[in-house]
Amino acid sequence: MTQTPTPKIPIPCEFDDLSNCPVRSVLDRIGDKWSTLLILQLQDGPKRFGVLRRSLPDISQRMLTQTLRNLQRDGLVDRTVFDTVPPSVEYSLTDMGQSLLTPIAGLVNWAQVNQPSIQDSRDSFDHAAAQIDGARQVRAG
Amino acid sequence: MTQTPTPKIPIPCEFDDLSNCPVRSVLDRIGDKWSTLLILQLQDGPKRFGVLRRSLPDISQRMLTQTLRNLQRDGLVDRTVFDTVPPSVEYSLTDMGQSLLTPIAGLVNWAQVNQPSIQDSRDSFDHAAAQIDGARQVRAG
DNA sequence: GAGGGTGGTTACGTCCAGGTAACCAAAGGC
DNA sequence: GCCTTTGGTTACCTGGACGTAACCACCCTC
Repeated sequence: MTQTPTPKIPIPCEFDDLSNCPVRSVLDRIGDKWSTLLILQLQDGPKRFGVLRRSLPDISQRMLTQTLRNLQRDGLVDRTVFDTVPPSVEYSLTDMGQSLLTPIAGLVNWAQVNQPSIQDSRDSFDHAAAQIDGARQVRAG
Repeated sequence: MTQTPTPKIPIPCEFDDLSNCPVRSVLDRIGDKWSTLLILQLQDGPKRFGVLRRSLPDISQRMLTQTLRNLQRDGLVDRTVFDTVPPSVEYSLTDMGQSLLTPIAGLVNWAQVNQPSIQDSRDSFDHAAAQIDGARQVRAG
């Protein structure tokens, strides 16, 4: 009943070289603060630097530049400079970037479906922890 | 041709409260150093603390405890204490934890498929950057 | 009574992701 | 001459993730 319905995932890297594990490098990008949000912002077409900045009011200019550079370096995002004045720059997903949308969608969907359960679990865990902590206070006092 | 084949992913959170965005909380867990590896270690059955530690030689005891606690708090992992002596503790995936294997598998698979392209892209990006940097050195010198 | 094997916790130090703010060039408006 | 807008870069600082090492209780064996 609680048997895994998923085919076994091979452990993606040897542990003696987890520093250059390919899966880790992807997870690191997915896991950083802004990459995923930027990829989602670009999913329906190219956007200019300023538009992205205004779409994500909390991102600093520095992090926007840096995150876009990393995505470009990984080949997930294209950067096009238009020779206007002042110069305008457009960012868009590459084909590989587009293809990353599928697994991201799986994750986003899972997160949205399970978010209530996770929240419940956290609440009851914290509640139980507080109980135990209270008991310890009593014993110590 | 380069049109997105994926149905549009709704932006998963409002940006005025990205601190308690459900998707972010999942990505933070996925993105941390050990959670994913532990989930993969547990995919084919319960394992004891010591077994997990020996499976991941690079993890410190502190991080193993901490990561397992977080996974337990989120309801992804069950912790069972056996009243033997010395006490032994077994960790296993909950049903929700099992269900997370599917999106993780998507990501792992994507990473493995695209890893060569990413590496190529990084190499040529870094090569180009070195070129530009070299040119700047010449101008400055 | 010293040492080993359970599964932890705690104090402490380090390192880096990320935020803040100042600065840049070029051209246009006034 | 000064301010604005474009898309950056740079120096500096902080918070938190993570690692290291010591310590704990428990009971066993030797």
